[in-house]
Amino acid sequence: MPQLNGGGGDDLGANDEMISFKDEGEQEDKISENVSAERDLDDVKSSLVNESENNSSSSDSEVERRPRARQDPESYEKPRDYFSEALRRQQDGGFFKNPPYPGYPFLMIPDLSNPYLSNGSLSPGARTYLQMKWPLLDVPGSAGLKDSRASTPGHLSNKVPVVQHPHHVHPLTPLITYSNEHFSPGTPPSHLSPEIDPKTGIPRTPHPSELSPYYPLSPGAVGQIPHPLGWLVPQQGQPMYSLPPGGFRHPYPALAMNPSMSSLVSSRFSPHMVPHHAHSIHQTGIPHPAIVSPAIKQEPVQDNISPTIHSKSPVQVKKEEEKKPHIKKPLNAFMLYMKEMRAKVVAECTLKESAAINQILGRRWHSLSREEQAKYYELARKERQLHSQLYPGWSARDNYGKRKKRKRESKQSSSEPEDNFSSRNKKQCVQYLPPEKMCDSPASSHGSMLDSPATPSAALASPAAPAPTHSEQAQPLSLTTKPEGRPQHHFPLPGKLSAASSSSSSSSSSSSTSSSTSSPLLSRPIPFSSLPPSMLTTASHFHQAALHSHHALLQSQPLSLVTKSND
DNA sequence: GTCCCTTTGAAGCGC
DNA sequence: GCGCTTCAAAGGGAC
Repeated sequence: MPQLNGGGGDDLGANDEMISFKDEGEQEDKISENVSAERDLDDVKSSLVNESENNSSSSDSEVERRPRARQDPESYEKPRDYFSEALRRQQDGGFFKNPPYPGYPFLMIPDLSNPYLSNGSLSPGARTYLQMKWPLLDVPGSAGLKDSRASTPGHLSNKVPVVQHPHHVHPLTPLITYSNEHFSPGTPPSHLSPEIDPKTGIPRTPHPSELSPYYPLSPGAVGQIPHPLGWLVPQQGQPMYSLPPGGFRHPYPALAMNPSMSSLVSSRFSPHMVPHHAHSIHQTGIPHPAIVSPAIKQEPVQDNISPTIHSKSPVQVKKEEEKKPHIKKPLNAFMLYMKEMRAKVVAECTLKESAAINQILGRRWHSLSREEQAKYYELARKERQLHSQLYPGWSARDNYGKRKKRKRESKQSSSEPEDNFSSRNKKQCVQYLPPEKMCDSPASSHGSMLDSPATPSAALASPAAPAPTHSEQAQPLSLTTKPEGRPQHHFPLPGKLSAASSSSSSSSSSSSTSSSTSSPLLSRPIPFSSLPPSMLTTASHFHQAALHSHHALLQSQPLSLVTKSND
């Protein structure tokens, strides 16, 4: 869902924060949004299950869809109530003032009373937060909170067979992980699930070598680095995780002193990457989950580096690897959201193709409320902070060329005339979601977001933004036909976005070159922290009005559908 | 076995 | 400053 871009200027987008435009009316709106999101999923489900149904009659399906979508709003509202309650509490204390993210109960509900075992190991209770369910998830009551712990390790990622055990997977674990590639689907090997006895299913005291990747913490290291998530540090000032007997192998040893942080830094940390290898050790000496072992990541270049195979001596190889560790980029807000929600989407529908799931996630992302998105933006910002602190010299440029070399080459060719496109490059724009379904979303990704007149968010995102951008009018079908291999996104930087959106942006800047002009530009949140209260009030008023427009536009979606199908 | 697809966002580079 | 490119996650599908 796009954010307001109230012409705040570049600095507004710089902080990756958003204004909390929350008001009483938003609850209703959020419910509506989530019903819509639920509808999206239903659509996808039905469309995929019943393949023959596709495209028969967009208008008809649209008519059918709306009532169907409201069939069971309760199922979505329940968790939403929970979430709303958290939101309300959050607002009482100011936005992001308190440690908790309302949507991150694990941040608030660590068992601070007894988070540790006597030996310093993390007690099962302390891990509770890791396995708690995301409130947005359709958890039947709160029963799943602790039950899930017993059955599933909290660090299991969304690669877990979520379809089979969707409610046992903590969505936040993938949310804030630097790498969960270690999480094997299906029954994880015992060494990958150190917390649960594979036989008894009872949490067990992990072997130091097993535990350490998750919550090791050096007491001495605590506080050495300014905590980027200091606002999340428990009031007690007590580190959430103590140093395991084996010492640390935590990716962020100095920073993993609270649940959020620990989750943030540890869950992306793969046991595979547990610094058995020198190349997993950052130059600072701090192992980091973002440092990917070539053996794991299978990078094209380094993949062949193997002391046993290579003629080079292991020492040389080591040196080489130490020279160029692959430090992953910090995840952005959407990536964090994806990691969290993927499991849910996969669990809720039969979809398995990530491309399709990502489309859904993209739509859901836009349908998120600003507060919800704000969580992820904030989390992403913290992660970037953390990343930058751990790797001051690291640049995103460092990873250029380390991934998908071929693709890049083909991309170079893609800059040439289309005739030179390889068949593979031409294979694009697989429409995973039926056109009418795509439009169904309040603000679907890419195409729908920018092209669909039904994208209310785009129109309402900025007071100055004209309702339909030129691209919306000119390319109502861009979703189904993408001109280039990867035309989507290319969103301006936050600052640019704000500037662009504040001055009827999409008509001029974003549409000039790329057909993938997108109003996702408008989806950038306004850093709420940078706005004065008065502005917030004004923005809130606007937001309310915008929400009305939003709903109005939603009602008008069938029209846009007809238009699209006619095209 | 490798790459593509798909999503959004961040960062870097070139003009 | 703007536009474009690359990468981040994920996993089924295509080749």
